[in-house]
Amino acid sequence: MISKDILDDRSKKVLCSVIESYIRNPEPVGSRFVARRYALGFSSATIRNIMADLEDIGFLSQPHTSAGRIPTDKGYRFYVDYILDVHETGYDEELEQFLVKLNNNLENIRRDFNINTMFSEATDAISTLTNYIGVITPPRPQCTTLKRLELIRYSTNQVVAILLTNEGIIINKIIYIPLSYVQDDLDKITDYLNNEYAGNTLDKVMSLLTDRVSIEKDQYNNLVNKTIRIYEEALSLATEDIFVSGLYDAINLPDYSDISKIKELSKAIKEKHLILRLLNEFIDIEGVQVIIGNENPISELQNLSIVASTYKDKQRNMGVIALLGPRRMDYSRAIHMVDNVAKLISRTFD
Amino acid sequence: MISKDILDDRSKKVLCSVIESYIRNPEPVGSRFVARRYALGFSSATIRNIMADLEDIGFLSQPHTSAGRIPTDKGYRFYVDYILDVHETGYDEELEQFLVKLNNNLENIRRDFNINTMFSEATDAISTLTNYIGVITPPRPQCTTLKRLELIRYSTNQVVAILLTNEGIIINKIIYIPLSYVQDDLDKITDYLNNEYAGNTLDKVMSLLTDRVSIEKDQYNNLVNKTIRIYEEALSLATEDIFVSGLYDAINLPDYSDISKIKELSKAIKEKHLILRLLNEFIDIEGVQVIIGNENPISELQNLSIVASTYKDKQRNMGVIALLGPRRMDYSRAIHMVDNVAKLISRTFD
DNA sequence: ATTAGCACTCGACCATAGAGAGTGCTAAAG
DNA sequence: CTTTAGCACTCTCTATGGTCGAGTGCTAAT
Repeated sequence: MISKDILDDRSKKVLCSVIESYIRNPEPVGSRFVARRYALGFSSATIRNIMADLEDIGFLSQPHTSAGRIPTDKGYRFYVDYILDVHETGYDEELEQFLVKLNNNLENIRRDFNINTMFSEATDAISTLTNYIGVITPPRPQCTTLKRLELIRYSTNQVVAILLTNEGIIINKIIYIPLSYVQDDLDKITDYLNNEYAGNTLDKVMSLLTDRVSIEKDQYNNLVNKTIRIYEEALSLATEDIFVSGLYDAINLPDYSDISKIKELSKAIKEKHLILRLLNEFIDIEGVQVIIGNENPISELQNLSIVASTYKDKQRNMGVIALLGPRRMDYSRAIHMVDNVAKLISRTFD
Repeated sequence: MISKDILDDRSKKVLCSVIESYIRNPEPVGSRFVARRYALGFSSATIRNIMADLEDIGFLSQPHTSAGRIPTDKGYRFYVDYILDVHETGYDEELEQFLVKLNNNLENIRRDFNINTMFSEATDAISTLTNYIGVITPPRPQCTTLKRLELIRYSTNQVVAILLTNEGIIINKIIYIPLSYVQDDLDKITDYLNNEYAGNTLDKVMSLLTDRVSIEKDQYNNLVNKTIRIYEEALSLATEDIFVSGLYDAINLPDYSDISKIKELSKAIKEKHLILRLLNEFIDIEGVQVIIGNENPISELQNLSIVASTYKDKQRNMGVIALLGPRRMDYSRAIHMVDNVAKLISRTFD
C-alpha cells in the first residue's frame, strides 16, 4: 500500500488524468493533451514538470524520449488505492441495467436450482460486458452441505454415484467396483450413510469418513468399505471445477490486437489450477481486492490484472468471483462490476 | 465430383506438386520452384505452360500477375478425389504413435464408462495434434438405448432426474414439479416406467411416451402425467451437446495469424447448431467425406474445409466425427486422422 | 511559482528506388 | 509438334531518406 500523502493534490489530479485517458485510449498521454482535455487549470509546461516528477518516483514511464507518458504498475496501484478509498461511485447507466438483467437471469436459473448453469451464466455475462475474463470458483467444501448421495447400479462392476448438496451442486460419476453387488445392499448402506451425514459440510463428512475407515477397518464387509471409498471419491469431485469465460471477448480489446498476446493470454488462463490457487488466497478477505501486473506472485499471470471479491451465504465466504484483464484495465468499472455481481450471487444463497 | 480423366498425367503431377507445396507452406508456388523441388522431369517453362492451363480450367489461381499460383477450391477438390481414389497411404510415424496412445487413453476412459469424457478427450487429442478444430456429435437417439431413469426428490417441488443409457450417457437435471409428492410414489412410477421401456432406443421411448400420454390422458393422476413429462424432458437432453475443441490450437496455424481471421473462426464454431446440422447430413454416408470451402451449403462455414466420418456400433452409424480447418488443410493427414479415430471410437462401442 | 518559447528528439508516414520472383511470349532446338 | 532457353515485363517487398508532428526538457520572462 502506497501512502496516499506521497502526492500533493495537483500531482494526484495529473496522475489520474493520465491514467484515465490511457485507460480510455491506449496511447501515451502528453502534457498538452492533459492540459487541454482535462482543464486542470495549469499550463502544459507545469504539467510537464509534474509529469517529470511522477516519472521520477516511478508512477509514469515514457516509451521513448519524445512520447507521452503511460502509467506503471505503481502508478495504477496508487490510482486503485485512491478510487477504493474515495469510493468513487460514478453512476453507470449501462452497468445498472446490466445488473438488473443479470439478477433476473440468475434468479430464473436459481429456480431450477442449477448452480453450474448459474455460475457459467454469470461469468459469460460479465466477460461479455467488460471484454475481460470472468472467473468464479465453486463454493468450497467448508461451505457446502451434503444433501444426499445416491448410488445406482450400472453394471456388475460399475456404479453411478450422484452427489446432491443443499447449495444445488449435482455431480455424477461412474465408478468401478472390483466386486459384485446387488442394488439392495447398496441402498441399505447409502441410506445409512445419508442419514448419518446429511446436513454436514462436505469437509466434515470427508473427515468423518476417513476417521471411520481408519477406526473400523476390517470391521465391516468389503462392500461397506468400498462404498465409503465411493463416497469419498464423489465428495472430492464437488469443488474442483472453476468457471472461466471470455477469451473470445478479450480479442476485442486493443491490448490483444496481436496474436502473440492472445497466445500468452490463452496459455495463462488455461492454467486453471494457478488461477484457483491465487483466488483462494482472497477467500477470507472482505471487500474487493485488486492485483496489478507484476504484483502477482504467480509469474505466469504477471501480465494480467485481477479484480476479485467473494460471494457468501449468511455465515461465511463461499467462493471468489474475479475479472482478469490487461494491466490497462478499467479498474473503476471492473471493481464496481465484481462488487455488485458478488452481491447478486451472494443473494441467491440466502 | 470432377472426372479424374480431365487431366493428363503431367498436369496431375504439377497440380499435386503445387497443392502439396502450398499445404506445407502457404506461399504462392512458382514454376521454377516446382521444377527444382519436385524434379518432375520438365523444365520450368513447360511447367509454366501447364500451370497456365490449370489456371484456365480453374484449378489454380494467381494472387497477382507476377506471383506464383495457389490452388482454388476446385483444385483442392480434384486433389482430394485423387487421394481418396488412390488410397494414398503414406505411412505416418507420428500418426501411428498418436493412434496407439489415443487408443489406450480411450480404453481407460471407457473402463469408467464415461462417454462424455471420452468424446472430449478425443476431440482434444485430434485438435492438439492437427491444429484443426475437432468435432464429435453425440450418438443419435435412434442409436441410444434407455437403461434407466432415476428420479430423486430434491425438495417439495424439485426433483433430480438422472438418465442412464447403455452407451454410457449419464445426464442429470433438476426439474421443477408444480405439485408436492413423496419419494415412494416417484419410485413406484419410475420402477414401472423403467421396466416398461428399458432397452428401447430413446427415440422409441419418446414416441411410446407421447402415444401413451395422448391415449390415456386424464386416466392417471397428476403425478404420473408429470412424471412422464419429466421423462420426456430428460430424454430430450441426451443428444443435444456437441463436442468441439481446438480454437486455441488453431491460432498456431499461419492461416489464422491475423486477428480478424480468428474472430471469424471463433464466430463460426460458436454456431454449434449449424455444425450439428451439417454433420448430421453425413450420418448415413459410409467412408470419409470432405467438404471444401465454398462447397459448403452453409454460408457461415464457407471459409472452412471439413473432413468427416461416422462412428458406429455393430448395427448402424451412431454419430459423426470431423475436423474443421482452413481450405489450406492437410487433407491427406486429416483424412487419415478422422478415418482412424472414427474406427477407434467405433471399437469402444462393440 | 508559473508559463511562454524554443531547440531538440523520435516515431509515423510517405514516396521513391532497386532487388527479386515469377510470368507470358517468342524463337530456337530437339 | 513439343519442349526449352531467353527475355522483357509486371508486381511485390524492402530499404532508404525526408518531412511532419507530437512531445519533451530547459531557459528566461512574468
